[in-house]
Amino acid sequence: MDQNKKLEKKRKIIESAYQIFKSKNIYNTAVDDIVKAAGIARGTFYLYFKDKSDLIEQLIFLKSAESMKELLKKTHERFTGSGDVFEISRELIGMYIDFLIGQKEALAVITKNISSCMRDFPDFYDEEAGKLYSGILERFVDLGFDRDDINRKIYIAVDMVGSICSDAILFSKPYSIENIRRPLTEAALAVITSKTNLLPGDCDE
Amino acid sequence: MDQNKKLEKKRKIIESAYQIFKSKNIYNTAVDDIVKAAGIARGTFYLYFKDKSDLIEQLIFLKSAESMKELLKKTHERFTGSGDVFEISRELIGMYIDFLIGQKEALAVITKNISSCMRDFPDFYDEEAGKLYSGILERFVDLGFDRDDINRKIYIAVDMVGSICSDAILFSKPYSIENIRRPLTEAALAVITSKTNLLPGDCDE
Amino acid sequence: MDQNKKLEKKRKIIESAYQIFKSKNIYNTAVDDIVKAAGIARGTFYLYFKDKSDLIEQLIFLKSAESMKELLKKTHERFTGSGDVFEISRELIGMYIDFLIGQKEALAVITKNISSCMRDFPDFYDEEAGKLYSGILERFVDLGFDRDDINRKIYIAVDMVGSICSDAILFSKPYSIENIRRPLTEAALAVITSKTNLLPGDCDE
Amino acid sequence: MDQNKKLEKKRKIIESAYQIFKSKNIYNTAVDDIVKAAGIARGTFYLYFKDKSDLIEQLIFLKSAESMKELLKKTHERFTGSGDVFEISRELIGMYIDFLIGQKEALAVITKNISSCMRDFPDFYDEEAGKLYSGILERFVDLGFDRDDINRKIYIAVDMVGSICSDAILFSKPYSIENIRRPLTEAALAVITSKTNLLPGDCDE
DNA sequence: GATGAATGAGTGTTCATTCAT
DNA sequence: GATGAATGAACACTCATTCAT
Repeated sequence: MDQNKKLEKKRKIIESAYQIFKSKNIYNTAVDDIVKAAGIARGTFYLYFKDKSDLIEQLIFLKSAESMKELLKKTHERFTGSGDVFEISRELIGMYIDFLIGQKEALAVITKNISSCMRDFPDFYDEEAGKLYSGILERFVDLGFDRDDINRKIYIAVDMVGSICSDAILFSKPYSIENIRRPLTEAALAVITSKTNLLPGDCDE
Repeated sequence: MDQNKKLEKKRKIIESAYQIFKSKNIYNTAVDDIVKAAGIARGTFYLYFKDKSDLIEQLIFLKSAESMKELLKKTHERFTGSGDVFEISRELIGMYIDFLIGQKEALAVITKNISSCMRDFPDFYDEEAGKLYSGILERFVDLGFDRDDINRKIYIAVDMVGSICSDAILFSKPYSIENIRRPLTEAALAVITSKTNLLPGDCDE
Repeated sequence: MDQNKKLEKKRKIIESAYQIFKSKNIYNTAVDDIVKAAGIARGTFYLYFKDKSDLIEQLIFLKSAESMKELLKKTHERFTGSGDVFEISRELIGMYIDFLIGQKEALAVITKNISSCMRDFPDFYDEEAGKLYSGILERFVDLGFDRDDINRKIYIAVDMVGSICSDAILFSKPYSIENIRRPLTEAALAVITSKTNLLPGDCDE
Repeated sequence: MDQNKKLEKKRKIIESAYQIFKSKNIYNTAVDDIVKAAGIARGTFYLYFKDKSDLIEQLIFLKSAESMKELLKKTHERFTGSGDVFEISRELIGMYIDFLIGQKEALAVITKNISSCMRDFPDFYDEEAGKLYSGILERFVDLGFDRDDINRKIYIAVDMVGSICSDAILFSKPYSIENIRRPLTEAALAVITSKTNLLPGDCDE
């Protein structure tokens, strides 16, 4: 079986697992449930994944990355046009929050791991997403932001909004999404627009 | 058995469980391990907790609350004195991060749930902690911050620093704690000092 | 504590257990459920019963005996009057079946053990019931039935009707009570009116 | 694995369980005991039975049916020949009682459930047994018995003899099998030879 | 006599993983 | 590559019984 077919099948299994994870807690989902949904035999699962946690890890990364890429696509055109970067940022944060609200199901799966796709940041899992992100980054650099600094700030803001929204959207704890939306937007904006004088020691790249 | 003794024993079991959770993943810890560590019989466990998840829930809340209270105590004296609130805030954030670094073990247990004690925010699990927090809050109110707004901002900042530090301290992903510390401090400061004009609809209190 | 009080308390526990057994399967009922219902402490239970099976045994015997006594009372007046013993028997069988239908709840508890009170037959658990039974017996003896034989026949008939009715009333298997009622009545009548020439070896009394 | 092999294995497990049930009370037998006896792994058990009670249910039905079939075979030749049906019936009842005495072990397992194979009566669990039974039935119909009536009477008699013999053979309570044998035979004969005028409402078939 | 906290053996059931086909 | 029957360690939880107070 060539590599492509293998990858495709892997994706198919992940997708099946994801459908189940949306309705059942990950830890209450058995490999058996997954293989049944994927229409494959139990043993076949282990031809594609080392074990169950291997699947989970890959699934969360992939789904987080897909969400992020989708968001990048959506926000891209706002950034390619002209306009005040801060105003645009505010809009983007709004789009991000709306996006998360629309992804309630996905959020339940990747809870508080929305930023896990940034683990190996700033390399995204595919070229296209990487380019989209770079485009946005460049806008900030053009405005005089330090590339490393803005990189970190975006990561912080993305993680923060994801984490707070998870609790707000899924549990309304301690605030409902409506209640936290405005201060969260301001907070995210404040994070992004704050500047840090990074010292040499702050970078290991 | 009077209520106090019962509570005390419950705490003892939680403490034993906590010791194990620090060395083993929660989900790899069997009830059996816990009762052995607590020096009680298996059945006794179920006299004090409905089931395993009941213990976990209570443990995370308690440990998160204890950590927060400890932090509040530590930071309290800086706040009771005089000085620029923003400068003090910066210091506090530093203390918070240092605190988390010092709590690496605890962090592994309550991962990303550091703010779970704020779930029922702004009521803390005990009066003393509540008072400490109120004192800090008052300082901001005196400076003209809206009470509801600053409440939310602190929650956002606490959750944010906790979440970012978890990944940084435990996994150095995507940045090591040294690498992210400064921008994170600036970000937290920016969050706290940003002001939102809360509209009536933003509050349900 | 005098013997009477002790017996009374024992009865109270049995009664509480019985109430639960009517709604829950005996084997799914814990001693805990029983003591809670009886309003006593766990340990107290063991002051009155050797163990759980001791209770069950006594309960089934008692409830079966109580049912039987109640039935004997109900049927007694028909027997004290005059009339054709066979016609009366047919009536009594009808009363027995109606009685079982009315005891659906009890039946579920003492399933197929309705005749267990006759285990130590023909001695009943109390004098009154014993006398009632003797009165009926005498009528048959007067008609020329052998006392030992009619004793056995009644036992057989009682057990038979009880067993068949259990299945019919509780499960409608293989026949509903309406469907089996008439043939069962005839069968019971046939059993009672049949005569056996008991040989000396047939008795060990 | 083809369906036949699967069924065979199921039967093997039931057989192993049956061997244990004969020496230990069903409710004191753990799944563990069964799988050890069957020489299979614990998990394998659950591949063939939903749970423990699933096994018990199937076992009792099967054993009851097997016993009944064996009896039908034994009695068959007496019925295919000529002779007075009542005399033959008496003989058959005797054979049935002897059969139960010889099945003491089985009786302990299927206590008072000897007629459970007749739950879905008059369909037996296999064709052969069904045919044997039909043959006997026909003899009665030829003699002018109503088919529905004699069906019910046989069921009543079978259940009655089974129930009384269980107590007599296993516990000698309230009578030993020797003591109850003759009156029981007469009773069973009386049941079978009694005729009921079934009314339309007595049947739902 | 009464209590109820403590016990711990026992049990049914799950499920990730393997491996012969 | 694919299968799915078999595995058996692991686990959460129950519950009859005891015993110190």
